[in-house]
Amino acid sequence: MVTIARELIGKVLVTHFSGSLTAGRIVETEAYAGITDRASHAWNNRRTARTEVMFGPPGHAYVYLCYGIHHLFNVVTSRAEIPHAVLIRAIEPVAGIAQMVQRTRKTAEDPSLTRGPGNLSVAMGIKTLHSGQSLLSAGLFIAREKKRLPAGEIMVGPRIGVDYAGADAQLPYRFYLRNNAYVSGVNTTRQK
DNA sequence: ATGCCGATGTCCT
DNA sequence: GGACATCGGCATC
Repeated sequence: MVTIARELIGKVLVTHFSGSLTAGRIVETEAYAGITDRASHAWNNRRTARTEVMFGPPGHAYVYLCYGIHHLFNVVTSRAEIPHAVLIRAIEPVAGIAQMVQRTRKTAEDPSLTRGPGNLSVAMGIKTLHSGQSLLSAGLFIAREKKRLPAGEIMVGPRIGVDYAGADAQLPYRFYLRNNAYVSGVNTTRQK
């Protein structure tokens, strides 16, 4: 699932809800390693109505509510009973920017539009009701990007906001594009 | 540039 | 009752 987190960088996430098409290139992801990963909702084989989607087949969306406010979008990456997932943390808008601005109630486009998992879900119209939906469906899918990424552009580091996970917080499970304005977290607020 | 805070669903103790 | 895969605003250095 770590491999998949890296491979998702540069691919294009597309939503097409109620006639509104929005798309963005994935620029930041994090891998969550299921029952052995303290940072995962599925740690220690925790199964609830919410996490059950992760125990299902791959290629489906796992969307959950964080802090009661933010809808965070994940891709289930392994076969049934293996609850691995990849959190999509940031995208770079490709299509439907006017729609994204409208959904986020901003007045103009700026990098905060799709920077961070909570923000990108608002911009893309992704909600918890999409949890369990196949990523092969017409309204929600991930497309291959035509052009290859230049070598050396993908950076690796520890995940954001998982300090409580002990040693697992140090795992190099976060991937992001170098010098991309839409990447969230520390070291990214500068760079203009 | 850094830090605190509030909003608040779901799950755990 | 508390913790949590967040964010933006406001206060303070």
